[in-house]
Amino acid sequence: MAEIEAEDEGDDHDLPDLPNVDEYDEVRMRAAPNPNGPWHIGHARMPAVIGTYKERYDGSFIVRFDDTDPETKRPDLDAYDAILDDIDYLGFEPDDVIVASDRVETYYEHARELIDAGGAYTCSCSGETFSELKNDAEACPHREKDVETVHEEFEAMVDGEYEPGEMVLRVRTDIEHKNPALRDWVAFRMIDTPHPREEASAYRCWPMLDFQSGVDDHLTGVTHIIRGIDLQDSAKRQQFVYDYFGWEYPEVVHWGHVQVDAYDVKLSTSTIKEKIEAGELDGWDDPRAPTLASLRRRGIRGEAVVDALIALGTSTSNVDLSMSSIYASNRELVDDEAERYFLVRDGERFALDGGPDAGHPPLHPDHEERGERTVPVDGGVRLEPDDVPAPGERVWLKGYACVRREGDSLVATGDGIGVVREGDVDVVHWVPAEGGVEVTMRTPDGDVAGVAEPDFAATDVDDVVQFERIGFVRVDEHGDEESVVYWTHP
RNA sequence: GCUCCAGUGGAGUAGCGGCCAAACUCACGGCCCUCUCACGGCCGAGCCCCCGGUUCGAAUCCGGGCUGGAGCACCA
Repeated sequence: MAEIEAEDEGDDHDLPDLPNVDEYDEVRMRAAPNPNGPWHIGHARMPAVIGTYKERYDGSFIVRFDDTDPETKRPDLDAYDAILDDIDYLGFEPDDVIVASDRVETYYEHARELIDAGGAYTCSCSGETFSELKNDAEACPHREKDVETVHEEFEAMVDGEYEPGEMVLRVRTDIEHKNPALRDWVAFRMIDTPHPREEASAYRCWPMLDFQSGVDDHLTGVTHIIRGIDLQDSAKRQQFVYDYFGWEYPEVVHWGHVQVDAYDVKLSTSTIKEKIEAGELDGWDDPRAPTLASLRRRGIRGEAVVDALIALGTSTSNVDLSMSSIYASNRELVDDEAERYFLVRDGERFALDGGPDAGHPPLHPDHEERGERTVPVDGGVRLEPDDVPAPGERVWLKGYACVRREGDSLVATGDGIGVVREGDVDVVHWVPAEGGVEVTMRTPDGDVAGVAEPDFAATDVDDVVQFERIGFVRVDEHGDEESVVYWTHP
């Protein structure tokens, strides 16, 4: 009991409780992505929050691909699996995965029922014409068609007998509703472009999000819907359908939009896709892309992303996510196991006189038991330009010794570590002038070339290590010519 | 134009009538530790959008305003 209380204490700053959880046998939630590309950082919020609630309430987490627009939101066939990979990376496993384009017949059946209930009518007004009538709170002539005609015309829609724009099925709501957004909205429309999924390519009559999503939420037993403020009116719209069917609407939580600092690229799947196609980005996992694939390649753990997104809560305000909070979460996860190495960027070469043959800094300052590295001084050393001492000045080569600059040479002074402790001499990292490992470090700000110490070659791909005084990186590749690392964070 | 929502330090969140001139995380500044500008420790600066009202008492309730966001698509 004391243990449980202690855990509750720790949850003080977690997400707020979901509303009316006691009224349901089980909390069921869904993420309903549009599979038009791999996920950006903002998309991670949904699985992060749903996954967290699932654990808290022992509930379930459904993934439903809302892919009912083969044209303007054309699904990307690779995206279905890419999104499931992203969810896996974040550390969650959906209880069920369903695809809306597999369920079109179900939507048709409910449309027919809705027509029988007097809740829908076929309408051949142009969008413009209807919009004007609607804004004046006036019904169009099609609203009073008899049910038989509506059925006939809807079946003709299903059979693909109309051109796009020629006929739609509208939900009969309240044409005088004070909120124009709720008046007689479109439930089905004609789309000529075949769906990219083979199984769904024959359909021409497609449901709109509010109809499809509303029906599916009920049919799949969703109890709590979490969605963005852009869908603020959806519940009110769908409520009309729920009323016709005698269904209870689930609980709804709305949250604001997320923006992420630190990127030049807008947090938008279509924008990222355009940049990739234009060659401005190398792919979805380019370190300059604000995508989950990019963070993963940089060695940031899904858990760190989740932590940072959970901390945003679920308020309806728009929020800015600082990458630094993802970095802080991740650093906590990787610091203890990341071995230390030296990397010198834009190195300047110096001859070295006196001193031992090699330096031996530890692999990790907090874990002497892991051993030490061997950094030889073959052919002298290289230093970063900012670390080069002025002529006559001293600098401490970390793990090696104190040296003084004399012209283009560094000369061992024989000083003890005391000169560092007293603050007289700065400690810098360094690599041998010959025999280092060529490294390309890929960062959100572009690629950086450098040379790592020889022992760096012993690291494994996927290791996250720290280049001292530079930052953490994930080892991506050890090639013949060079190694490639992805910068993780400071 | 109509409708809906929100406004607490640089970012985010908590507090939701007295315990609050306000807490926590990240960021920032300083100091300590340290053979890293990492990790760790200490300290610091900085916030209740405005105006009225209710109340003994308001960040918290009410009204108005201002600012910001969202919807009014045959997009999701």
